[in-house]
Amino acid sequence: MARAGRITTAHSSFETPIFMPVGTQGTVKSVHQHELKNDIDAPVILGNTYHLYLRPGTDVISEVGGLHKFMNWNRSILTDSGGYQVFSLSDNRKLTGEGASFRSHIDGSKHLFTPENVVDIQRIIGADIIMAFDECTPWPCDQSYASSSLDLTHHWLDRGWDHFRNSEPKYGYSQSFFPIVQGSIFPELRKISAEKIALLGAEGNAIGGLSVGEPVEDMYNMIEVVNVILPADKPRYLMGVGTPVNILESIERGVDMFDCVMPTRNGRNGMLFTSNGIINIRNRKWMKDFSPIDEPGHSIVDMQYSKAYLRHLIMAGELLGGQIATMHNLAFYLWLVREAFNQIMKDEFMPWKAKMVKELSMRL
RNA sequence: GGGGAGAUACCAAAGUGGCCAACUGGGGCAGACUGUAAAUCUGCUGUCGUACGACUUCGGAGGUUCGAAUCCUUCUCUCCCCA
Repeated sequence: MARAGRITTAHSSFETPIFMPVGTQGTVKSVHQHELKNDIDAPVILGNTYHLYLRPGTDVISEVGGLHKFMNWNRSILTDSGGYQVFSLSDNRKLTGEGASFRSHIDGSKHLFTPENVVDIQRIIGADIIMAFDECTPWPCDQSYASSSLDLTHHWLDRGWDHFRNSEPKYGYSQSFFPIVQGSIFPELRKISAEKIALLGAEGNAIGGLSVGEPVEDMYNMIEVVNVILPADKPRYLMGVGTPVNILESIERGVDMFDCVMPTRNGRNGMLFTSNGIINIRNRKWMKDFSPIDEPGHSIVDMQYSKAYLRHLIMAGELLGGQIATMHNLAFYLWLVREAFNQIMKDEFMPWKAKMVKELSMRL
């Protein structure tokens, strides 16, 4: 069931449901922190442990006093643990009881991530929310693989959780630790995982291993299975999701936090999400459409530039094109979750959502 | 006036007797993208057809050959060098 809430960290306080732009390498690609704050008004963004550990490295981030200072971002940061890279860079890694040994995609050098040192790295980064080190299970996978993968993730979770509680923040403000439910698309496994995680009493809980290629219905089913178990008084974070429709469907099922590369990456590739539907701005039909990118518009770019101009920029490979598209998409995503909050507060979420889902999936 | 090089699809450019409806790049058209190795990747791009395929193409005209973008004749045009 859809809920509205509030999360407060050392760096910001914000209402949920919330969408968190992905800023893997200490930047939300193509937008300034200034725009992220003043135009898009994102209260929290992501960083990535794997990428920041490899480059610029923990010595740099440690010396400057954390990622907030390094990138000049004084709102919240959540760091992914590198569990997703265990999945997406799987050709370069090996999983052991100890952790994940892997080769850098940058220079081939060998490294080992353990549930403990991944917490340490996130302490150094200074993330407001630290994610547990997990294996993001690939899809498809059979139940026996999913089961042993889950055992590994749980084993890592126990160690990471212990280490988190026995270590101190480096910069004088508190950090939270979110465990991650896995179990692929098997309800029994998801249940086991959610029950284990509910018992930890963490400040928030995440659902991982979804939107990796499985049918959306499976994803929604898993969310339902898990959310009856995860504590109702703690935020629930669905990792890596998703399309605007995915987000509304998940909010309906009791999810509070989201992140996804879609608004940024797809935006750079010419895909715009609007309240009227999805636009591929590269399509010829926009060539002479001089109407605003999106009316009424949730970002300053929406009313200031036309579809035809944005199409021209993207077609010409101009950097400003990716920038405008990203700003539009992020502002739209943030508007969407803000509006979801408003509708929940008015107790009108369900009819609003039904109407939105219809429009959001249109191809314009 | 003399000498030389060349004309290939939207553009550039390979191909110099059959494996050519024609390499490759660009451009164009469309698609993909879900805790970012992505401002990336994929497909199509003569006509008709879903496809097997059929048909018309390599400056124009004619010829040689079983077979020509490729060889010959001729015409037109372009570029370079010397005067």
